[in-house]
Amino acid sequence: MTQIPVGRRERKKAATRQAIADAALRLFLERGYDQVSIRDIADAADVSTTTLFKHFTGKEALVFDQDQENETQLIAAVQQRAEGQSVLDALREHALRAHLPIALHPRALEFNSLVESTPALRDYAERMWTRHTNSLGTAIADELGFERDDVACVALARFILQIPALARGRSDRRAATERIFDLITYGWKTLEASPRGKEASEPAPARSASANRVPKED
Amino acid sequence: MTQIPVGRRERKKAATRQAIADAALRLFLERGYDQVSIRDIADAADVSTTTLFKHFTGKEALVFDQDQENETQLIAAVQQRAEGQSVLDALREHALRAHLPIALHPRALEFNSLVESTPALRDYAERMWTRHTNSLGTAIADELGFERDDVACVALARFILQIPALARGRSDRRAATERIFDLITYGWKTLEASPRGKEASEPAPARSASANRVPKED
DNA sequence: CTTGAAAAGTGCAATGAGTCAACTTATTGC
DNA sequence: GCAATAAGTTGACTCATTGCACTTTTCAAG
Repeated sequence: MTQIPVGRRERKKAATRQAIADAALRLFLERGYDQVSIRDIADAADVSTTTLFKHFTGKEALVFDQDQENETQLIAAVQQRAEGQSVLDALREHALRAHLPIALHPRALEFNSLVESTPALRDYAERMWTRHTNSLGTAIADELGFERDDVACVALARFILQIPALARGRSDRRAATERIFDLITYGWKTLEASPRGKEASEPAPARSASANRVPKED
Repeated sequence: MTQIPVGRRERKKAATRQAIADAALRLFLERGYDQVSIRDIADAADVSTTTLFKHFTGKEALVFDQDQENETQLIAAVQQRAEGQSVLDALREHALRAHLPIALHPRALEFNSLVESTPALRDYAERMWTRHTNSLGTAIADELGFERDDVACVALARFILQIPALARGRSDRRAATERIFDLITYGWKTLEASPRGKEASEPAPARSASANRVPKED
């Protein structure tokens, strides 16, 4: 997770950064994103606005702190996948394991509704994911021996990174995620031919083909 | 194109709107997006900044005038497709017919480089497309008898709307577009099995390659 | 323990986007 | 012709974000 801050300097820096982020999140949840100004946050964290902007690139970035982690985890999921597991299945597993459970944490629920109810944050969250398109794309290409900038690999990466945005707001995120992965894996043609898979609360009924799926753990 | 302005009032309104858009584009191309302020544009169009904001929602919107057209054309391509043509093929054809040729127009070339070299405009253009996700998704669902909010239909719509962004900056946009459509239509599994782009040094790792590629007309 | 250079932080002013409220002017429908 | 209405204006305002000059803190080398 968060790295060990070695010197006092770095510790203090991390502390103020955290103080700012905490104050921001607290105020946003209390009053709503648009009803909180940068100055409010800076005051609450007892720093100047200039300092605030030395730690965060903009107002939206205050909400999404750990951006880099997601990318590294994603790449790792591709590169360090189990023997014989396809890249796509690895990513599917990663999505199901890493993102969905977190979204059920009570702390994350109010956070989610904040993001969903604020257009600026929705957009930012989306860009956060799509920003990783190229790195994920080349990671996939490298892994499979495609050209590094093969359009298909980049497109695949992009599609996968759209899943959070697409699953957001669905009643059953897991089913939605699975269904979209199926679409990506087997194509629209296959999916169109198979019976309607509603994203009900039940486990998906008849799915098209079934790959070497890894059994879910609890 | 632009509809018939009926009264004198509406004609004048359209005229000022056009004057603003023209001034904006001209200045942006001359000096670059960030080097032009709203005030500059308003002055050049001989209106006040408040008037400008009554016509356009923001600075980026000055560049992309005809937003609504794209959506209606897209929906129309789905609904009024030729007998027996699949929805996906109709969209493929629409993409190849409508967007690619335009992008070669000399007037559109400098416009494109403006957009590509300005992050704010790149982002805006992307959101412009993805904003149509739901309407295209439900149009597809309606057309095929799926549930209106079926995740797969929405995802399909979203993926297709990503194509402009993905093809942008490619040397051969047409080929890129076709390849991405193939990915969406037949799925990653099929595409992975068929060597299409140049392959690199390594052969693909252990992966059952039962390629059953569907023939496609060139 | 001193010192001096980075780093971290501050204060303040400026810019630029976007909004608001009160007002003027032109167009339209009757 | 006249009143309702929409377009446009003016100027002040908020807010995010940046730049600059300045002070404080930390660190490491002597």
